[in-house]
Order: sequence, then C-alpha cells, then structure tokens
Amino acid sequence: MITIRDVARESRCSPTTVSIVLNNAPLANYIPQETKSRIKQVAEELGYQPNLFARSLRSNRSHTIGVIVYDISDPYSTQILRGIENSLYEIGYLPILADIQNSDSRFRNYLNILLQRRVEGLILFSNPFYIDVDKEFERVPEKRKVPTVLIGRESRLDTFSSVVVNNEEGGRMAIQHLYALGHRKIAFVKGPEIFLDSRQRWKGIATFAKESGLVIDPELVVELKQPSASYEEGYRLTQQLLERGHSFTGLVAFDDMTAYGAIRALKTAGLEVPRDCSVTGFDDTSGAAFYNPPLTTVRQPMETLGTLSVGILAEAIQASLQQKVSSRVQRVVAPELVVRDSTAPV
Amino acid sequence: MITIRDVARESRCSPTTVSIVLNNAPLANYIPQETKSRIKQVAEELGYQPNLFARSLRSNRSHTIGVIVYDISDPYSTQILRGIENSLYEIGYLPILADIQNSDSRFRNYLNILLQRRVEGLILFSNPFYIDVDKEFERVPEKRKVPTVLIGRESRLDTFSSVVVNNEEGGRMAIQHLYALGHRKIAFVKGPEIFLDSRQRWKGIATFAKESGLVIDPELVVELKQPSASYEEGYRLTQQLLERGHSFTGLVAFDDMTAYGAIRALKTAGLEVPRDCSVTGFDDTSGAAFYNPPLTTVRQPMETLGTLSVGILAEAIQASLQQKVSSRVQRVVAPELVVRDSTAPV
DNA sequence: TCCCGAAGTTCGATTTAAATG
DNA sequence: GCATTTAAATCGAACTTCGGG
Repeated sequence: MITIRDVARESRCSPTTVSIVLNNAPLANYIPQETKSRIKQVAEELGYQPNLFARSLRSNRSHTIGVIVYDISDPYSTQILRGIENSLYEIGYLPILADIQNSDSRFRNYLNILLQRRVEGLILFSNPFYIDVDKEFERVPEKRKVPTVLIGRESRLDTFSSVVVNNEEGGRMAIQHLYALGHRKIAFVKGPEIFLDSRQRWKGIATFAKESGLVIDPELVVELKQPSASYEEGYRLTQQLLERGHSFTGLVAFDDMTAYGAIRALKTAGLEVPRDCSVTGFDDTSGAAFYNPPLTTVRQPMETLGTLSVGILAEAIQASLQQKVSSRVQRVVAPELVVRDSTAPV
Repeated sequence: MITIRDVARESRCSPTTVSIVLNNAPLANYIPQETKSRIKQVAEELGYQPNLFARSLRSNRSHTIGVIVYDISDPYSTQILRGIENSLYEIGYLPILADIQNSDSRFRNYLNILLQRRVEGLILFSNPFYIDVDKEFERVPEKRKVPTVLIGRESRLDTFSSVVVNNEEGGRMAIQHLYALGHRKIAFVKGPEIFLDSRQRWKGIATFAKESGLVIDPELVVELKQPSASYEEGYRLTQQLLERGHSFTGLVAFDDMTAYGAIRALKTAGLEVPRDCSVTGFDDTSGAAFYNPPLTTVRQPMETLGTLSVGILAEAIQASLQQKVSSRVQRVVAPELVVRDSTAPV
C-alpha cells in the first residue's frame, strides 16, 4: 500500500509537506504552487490513498454515525433510512446500522459497541415503549456521550434532540377528510394509550369532533393492545366493531397496517371499501399506494425526518469541534393528507 | 479517556503486560494468575476500553462489512438486511450501509469509499441490469480487493461468490400450484427477458407445462418492460390481457409487486380474486401476507440469503488471515410455496 | 535455561516547533 | 526576518526483542 512516505520520497520532499499540501492545511499558503502541483501529481500517479485508521487515530474522528432502528423490516424504518443515508452521503459520513429487533439487551449492547467504535453521533428510531432509552443513556459515562437524535418520539432528557411529526394535526386531517366526504358515523381503531403518538392523534380527532359538532359513539371506538401485531389486531378489532351492530360508514385506523387489517376484516364480512365503508391509515408506508384499494392515508414525510436528523447532528458535531455547547433541538414536521381510493363520499 | 498506559501505571506494570493479559495473547501463559487478575481488575475499575482506531491501525482490520443495496426502500432488501445484520452481530462485525439508489455513479463512489474505509468484505444486492458490477470491479486495484458476495445474481467474474434462490424451481412451484387447483387457462406476466431470474423462472414454467401437457396460450403471455415500476406495469399489462378477450382463470406474476398490480387491475375490471381469477406472486415480501387478499406466493428465504452471505464472507476472511486463498462459493437455496387467499380451485 | 516483565519499534498521518538559506 | 521546508513528537495498541533473576 502506498503511504505518505512513498509520495514524499517520490516527490523529493518530506511527509510533512505532502500532508500539508494534500490536506490544503493553512500552511499550504507558504508553499509555492510548483511544489504543490508536483506533489499532487505524484500522489495521483502512485494512487495514494491516506490510511483512514491512522487519520482517525490522530484526529479522533470516525466520520461515522450510528443508526439504531428497532426493526429494519418495518417499512416505516426504511424510508427514514433513505433520508438519513442520503444526507450523510453528502457530508462525507457513513451510517453504521444496528437493528435491535425490539430487544432491549440488543439495544444496550449496540449502544456500547457503537460508542466504542467512536461514532460521532447517534440516531435512534422511536421504539417500543418497553425500551427506556432515557434510562439506558443515563448509564453512559459523560465522556463517551455523542450528539443524539430521537426520531418519532420525544425524550425526557434534555440531552436528546428529536424530530417528530405533528401527530395531533395528522389525526385531525384524517377525521376532517371523512367528515368533508359526508361521513357522520365513524369508527376508530385507536393506537395504544401508552404511546404518546396515539394520545396526540386522538387529541386531534377529539378536538375536531368538538369543533364540528361531530358525535363520537363510544361503542365505535376500540384500542390496539399490542403495538407489534397491528395487522392482526386491526382485523380482530374491526370484527368486534362489526359485531356490536352500531353501523358506520367510515373508519379511522391508527396506522396503515391497522388499516390493512380493517379493510381485510370488512371484506371478509362482505363489505366493500370504499363503497360500504371508507378507511384511512396513517404513515403512508411504501405499500399504501399499492394496496387494494390504494389507501387514503396521512403521510409522515419520512425522508424529511431522516434528513432533518442528520442536519441536527451535523450542526452539533460542528459545534463540538469548536468547543461550543449545542443545545438540543426539537423539530415538529407537518403531515400531509394523501387521498387515494379507500375513501369516498357517503 | 483511559489508555493502556493508565492501566499499566495503576497496576504497576508495563503497557506490554497489560496488552498481553487483556488480549489473552499466547504470552499470557507465562504470566502469573495473580498479576493477571490484578490487571483485569484495574482495567475494569478504570473502565478501560481499548481505542479501536489504534487497534485497527496496527492490525489493519476494521471488523466492518460494506453492504451495498440498490434501493433500501424495497422490502426485498430489508429482509435480507435483517439476516445480514444478525449474522454479523454474532461474529462481532458491523455493517456499513450504502444505498446506491439505482445510480451507477453512486455505486462507483460508494465502492471506493467503502474500500478506503477498509471494509473486510462486501455484500452486493442484485441490482438493476444497467449497472455492470463486474466491470466496476475490474478497475479496483488487486491490492484493495476484498471478499465479495453477490446476492440474487450470478457473476461472470470468478472472484465473486454468490447466493441465489432457485428461480427455476420457484417458477415451477407457482404454475404447479395453479395446475393442481384445476386451472388450465393461465395467464403470465413475465419478468424482463434481460434478467437472468426472469428467464430461469420462465424455464421452470415452460418445463412444467411440457411435462404436464398444459398448453400455454401465447396471447396470454405478456412481459414487463421497466424493471422498476412493476406495480404500474403489472396493472397495465393485466388490463391488456383482459382486453385481448382470451379468458383465463389463473395468473402467474413475476413478483409480488406485479401481482398487486394485476389484482388491482382485475378488481377494477370487476373481477374478484380469487373467485374469478387466482393470482400468484414471487418473493413473499413483507406486505404479501397483509394484502387484500393475502397473496399466495413463492417465498425467497431472504433472511437465509443474508445469513449465508455473511457465512461465506466470514470463511473468506478467516482464510485470508491464514494466507490461504479461498475460492468462490456459489449457493443456491430452495424457494418455498406459501399458500394464502389469492388462489382457489377453479 | 526458564519465567516474568519491560523497553523499544511499528502501524501512517498530522501537527508542533524549529531549522534552513 | 522572511519564505520554505522538515525533524520529531503524537495518537494508542500490539508485537518483537531483549534482559534480569
């Protein structure tokens, strides 16, 4: 492998000079153009590539970001990843991916591993409620801490930044859409009360109902128990709704997966979507556009979530390089209603 | 940060000894148990963590694998990733993720970046035909080459290992399933002829037809053009099939996405799946089980594909550490028919 | 000679402090 | 003192070689 010494020898100067020139360090101003171009040419000819291990050892930087996702196979994760990956690429960073698979022991392990690898920042995806991220972080020694962004959930600790979608606004969009289509008897498959997102979305719904005078029939409201199996739960709960016998023409599901379960349950009961019942989802995960019928849903701008996270990290890293303290940033992005074929006028 | 010197000072011996003890190097046999435990205890107390940059510089190893996917938002990728990630975790490696987004310039860039970061191996996902992986690799200097596995496609170069599913067998499974259900008038949405997978799947279909005496009506065979937009193409081609007026009771789609498009087109034309027409997919991507109706499909064991790739890399890395030359490995794994609700007897 | 331990070198790039004409 | 250039120290771990008892 070609080292800086080889380049130095070949261009008849010292490694120091080569380093200064190739990195365009401040001292490069004092070096005549002629020497510079000679060195650059030699480096080019020899195919010199600096050894990043040596550079990292010296600079104590890895140009690497740790990305911890709770379930890589969840389409919600992948679109955010796309945004992260793209933005990192632009600033010369690379993501190290850790899929914790909903396991808190894996979370702990990965956290240690990534910190030991000296990632310069961390991005954590909103995770199952049973992993207490805040607590896990408290045991990390102050010295090792790096800028961290939480996507999709807010943190108690003021060391975390966060990027979330405006869930309340999103909930409102869903119900408002059905209301505008003339639906008045609307059923709800709520998210688990334990999730902040669920409570916020519900708040948006309740607020709109109050404002518009829409009456929400308690018999038409059911709640997901398990956060993980939302398709099956969506299916089961919708069956329950149907059995209760209170008719409805619209259904607001907690997320896309739940909506799929609901649509399937309606279909199985002989009801057509949207002819007999309109259904809305939440997220706009990649399958929503291809569903049968294509799903009307509230889109989370996932790529944007990823991009924003990287931006926050980049600034924090920059700040810490200049010995500055960066305070945490909390960003709330607007959702967007995507109307497809699963909703129709009454 | 605590260094090996700190541990040495605190335990009243030299850095050498500390290094030997903590790494359990061969020389550790000559060191009395008492010294060992003293050192270990001090290391523990001080919270010593070896600096991986220094270690990497010395050993020239990164314990890192580059994973190049052509489109992270494709569910096909994510399930394989899960398998990769899991296996790497077990052998103490970490994946660096590169999403090339179907762009060949990004591919080239990432290849360089990853090699410069000294990944110890590479996993490439089968990619759009317009990226000639073989060619890109030929320009990589011999010195920099690392063990490489191609998933989902075979390579001309004998430096690549590969892991693929048995496509011919899979094609056979799909048609055989419909045949067994009594279908005789079957339509086909083939994959692009340019893909090896497409040709292999078709071969499986053709062979079965010949063996069983099934007649394939050329008017009921259409072919995808664009590899990327298979939902839209599946939709459009199925409409074409319907317009031709040759009736059919079953449809074999190239992959799940195509099947979704086909189902949607049938539905739009007023046909129910599976009542009026059975449809099969290929891949068993994560949405297939939740589709409306849940899709009968030929599963690629994606996690296994990932796991096997890592296994191949691990062996190749091990071999090269012992100065051995490892030859390329080609593995073909069996697909599996997953019967759900999109197919039914005639 | 055997056991135990340490001094010194190496990995490759960067940076400080200093030397040349 | 100025414009150029460089020797030497540094980053932290690991390995080679050597010495004392």
